[in-house]
Amino acid sequence: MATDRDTVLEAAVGVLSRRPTAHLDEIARAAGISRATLHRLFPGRDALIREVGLRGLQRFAAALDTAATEQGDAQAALRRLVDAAVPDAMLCAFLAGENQLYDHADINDLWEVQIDRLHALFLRGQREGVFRIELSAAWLSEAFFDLVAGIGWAIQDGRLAPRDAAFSLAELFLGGALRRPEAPAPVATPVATTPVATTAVATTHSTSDRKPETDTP
Amino acid sequence: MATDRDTVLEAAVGVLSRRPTAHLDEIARAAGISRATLHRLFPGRDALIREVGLRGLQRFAAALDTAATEQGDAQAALRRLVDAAVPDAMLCAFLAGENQLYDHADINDLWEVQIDRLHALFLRGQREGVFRIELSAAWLSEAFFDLVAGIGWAIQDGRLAPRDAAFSLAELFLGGALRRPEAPAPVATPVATTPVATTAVATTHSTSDRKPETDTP
DNA sequence: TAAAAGTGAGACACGGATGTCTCACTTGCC
DNA sequence: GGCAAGTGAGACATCCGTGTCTCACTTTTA
Repeated sequence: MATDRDTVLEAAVGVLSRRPTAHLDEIARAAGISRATLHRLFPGRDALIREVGLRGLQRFAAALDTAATEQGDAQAALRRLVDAAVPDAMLCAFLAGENQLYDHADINDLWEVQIDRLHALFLRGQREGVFRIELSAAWLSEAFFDLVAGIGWAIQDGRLAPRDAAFSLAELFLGGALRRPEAPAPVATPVATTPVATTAVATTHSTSDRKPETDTP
Repeated sequence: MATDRDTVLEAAVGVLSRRPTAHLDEIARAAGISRATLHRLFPGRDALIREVGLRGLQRFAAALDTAATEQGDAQAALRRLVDAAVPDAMLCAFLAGENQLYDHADINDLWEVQIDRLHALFLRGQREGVFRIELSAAWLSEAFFDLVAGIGWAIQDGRLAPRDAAFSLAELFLGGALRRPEAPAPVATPVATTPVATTAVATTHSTSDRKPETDTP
């Protein structure tokens, strides 16, 4: 049992990230304390949720800080961010599921600041020719955060080994976000090192090949 | 106003995908009907949520069907799936935020069936040499669904143009998931077509470079 | 026109989670 | 040992969302 506020918050994240509507009894039980003690530590449910959200945002802000995302090569910066953010992926998963649930203006402001920092990183990377410009920086930001949250969910549900998390996130995301010097047309280039049974279906041309006409940078 | 069950469900998705704890008043208002009529159409909140979830799973299953994911080249199959799933991205966003909230066994079963189909597609693609084997099929499935959900959120919040959705999803995901014939070492290869101010930070080697030692296929 | 069906607004009771309190118990300190 | 502090368990009261009902009004249909 831990009457520590931090330890209780940690336990609360574990419960709330997978079930945001969990009752206080459940959270207290997960923390190994009674509901009375939980109420002694946090004035109420609202305050608890708020502190969990605040903690998540602070951690993500700290990850952006330690990654120094505004310095150096954008790809290296993003890799540093992956390493810094993955340990708090569960917190990000909570934020992703709860980001619209806040009435508190300060939380929303802090949230937007972090998203803006992420956006700035991608915009800089696009300007420097590191990230693809066909994908908007806004979408890259959204997708990156969603994948961090996905890492958190996958780890929590045992579908992904924690040791593989940073690699899986960085490889998948960077593979799609990085501008590739060779192969400027990535569409419809099947690899086919193994014989592929091309049946009758593979003929219709997908609308996902179409590039958007307007873009930001 | 629409007393149509389908139209009301549509409106409910719009509200619930961004705020799963929305009250019935809010859902009714979003649908343009009164709470009384909402109760006449659906026995209760539980039934409404259940029907929304069922609708989402059925739509996703239909997307897998129309994409014929078990036929033809895996990459083409995934592109077809993108095209088929993107119109229902908001429904997927709801499912992503609510997938652990169901007590109903049939919903959970249906959910697992679809995830298994997705998993099978990636496994097949890996066997055929189309998808990267360094990323587990489970992670690819998770990431794909999370990105579909992210598409839904981004569109709903106006951060992504609906016309760009399919392209953005396909390019980002396939870029990271496809096995690339050339460039077998994707790490630490900065492009640098524009002069990059490499300051003091870019030295430490990221743990996200490390490949996992154990993998499935 | 008149009957029938459907809808919206409001009132009301119920249930469950929350918030608050008390009290017995344990732990740590003098 | 005795005191102080902290905790757990339980018993309440309260609040809020939900479910149900009624009634007036509108729209449709015969």
